[in-house]
Amino acid sequence: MLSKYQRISQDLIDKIDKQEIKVHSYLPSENELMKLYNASRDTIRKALDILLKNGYIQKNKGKGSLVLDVDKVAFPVSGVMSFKELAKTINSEVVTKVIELSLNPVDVQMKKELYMDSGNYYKIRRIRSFDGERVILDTDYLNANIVPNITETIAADSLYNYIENELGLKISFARKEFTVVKATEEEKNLLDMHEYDLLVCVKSYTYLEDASLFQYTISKHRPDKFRFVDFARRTQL
Amino acid sequence: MLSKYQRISQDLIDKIDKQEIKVHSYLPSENELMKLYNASRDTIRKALDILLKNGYIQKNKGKGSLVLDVDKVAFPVSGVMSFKELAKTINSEVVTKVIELSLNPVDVQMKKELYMDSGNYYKIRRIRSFDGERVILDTDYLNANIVPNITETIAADSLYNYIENELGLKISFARKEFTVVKATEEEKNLLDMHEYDLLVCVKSYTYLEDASLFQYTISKHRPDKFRFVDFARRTQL
DNA sequence: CAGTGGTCTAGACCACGTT
DNA sequence: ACGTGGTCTAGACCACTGG
Repeated sequence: MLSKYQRISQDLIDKIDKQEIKVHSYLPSENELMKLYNASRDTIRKALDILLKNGYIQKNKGKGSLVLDVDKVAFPVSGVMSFKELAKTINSEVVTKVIELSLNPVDVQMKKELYMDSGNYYKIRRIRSFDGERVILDTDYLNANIVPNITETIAADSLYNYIENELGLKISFARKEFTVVKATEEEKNLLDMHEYDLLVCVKSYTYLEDASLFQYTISKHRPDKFRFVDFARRTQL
Repeated sequence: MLSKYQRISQDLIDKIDKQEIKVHSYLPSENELMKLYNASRDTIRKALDILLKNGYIQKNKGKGSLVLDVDKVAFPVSGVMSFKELAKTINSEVVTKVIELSLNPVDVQMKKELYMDSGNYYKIRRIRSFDGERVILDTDYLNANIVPNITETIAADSLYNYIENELGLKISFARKEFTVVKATEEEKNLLDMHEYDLLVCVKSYTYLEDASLFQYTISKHRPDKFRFVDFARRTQL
């Protein structure tokens, strides 16, 4: 059950995506939206905040909310999204191959990365292929106390789907770091590197709603297949 | 003049940064904060929203607002920030050298990139050096109708400072795209590339409050000197 | 001047977690 | 049972934009 302001924002986003509301035009004013959706001003403003945060509109005092030209292809790459969710937004055939799935007792490194005291962690390595070319190598470390019973089928399908829908856990936020590193010999063998010898390295730490860290991922991308798009507002922190 | 909720959020962030409020502890409840700051619940919630967006806290129903361990070094890299603002957060000597500053009439490409119909645009090329090594090449295109009278002194100092403080314009949001590209021969000569032949390419489009596009920038970084950190919340868009 | 979004208040009910 | 954050309402005043 979505809340009222979420339903309103969803409705507005749908209308913008379907171009029922045109880019470069102004949305109905907050007053009009109150009547249209039978909601209070605050609820309308919460709905508009979602559009604002996601780059759909830009508000102007005294004028209104201008609909921006969202680059739909580029957009979903931002935020916390699983590989499978991303893949849907791309028009190529995507294949995942699991090359390692092991359950290990905590060691010094995982104590540090996952803040685990005891128990086991899963290590999963997966190769992602686009149109037959092996271009991404993902290495996942998961706290097995939080995410138990991972099978190769789950790993090949979607970890996020398993975590959110099967286990009922809520993924909340992630920290990511992007750097460029030299490929190791092993990586050169696992991926179709052609003439490249660098890899774009995305390290991410993913957290649940209660702020517990459950996943640490190193995702390495062949440079020519890497693209990340960001929408950022200037903040006065 | 900052608004009340901005002052409250600023005060809370200061206290977290100074560790007067400890990481992994809970903030006072919204009810208590209302009394502490003599504000309504809504105002408190707006203040907490800023902390939430920036990864300072994580809220839990029935429990409270948990203070997260913000990676202070990494953080400021996200968002819309000028090079000079970023440089302050780094502990190395940073030098900017302007190698081109020209005013040109609009041509086909800039019509497309900056959506300009008429008038002139500035082209600025700058080399950024860290500790004596030339590692970044920035190429800026600015709408001269919006940002006039750019001098070499301004370009060498801070464009954003000139735009916001001298011209009084409000920078609002930006779209950025990260890719990796091959370095051209010219780029290899302008930068200290060592053995590298790839560059991390960050294209950004920067907009003012009225959603007018005024700047298009291509920033190319030597791979080993590139690092981008992102904090993202999972959204149900 | 009227209309817009920005801020702030006071009150209400709910779902949730802890006790 | 109680306190927490999540949602929603109704009303108020302000600063800004436009005619």
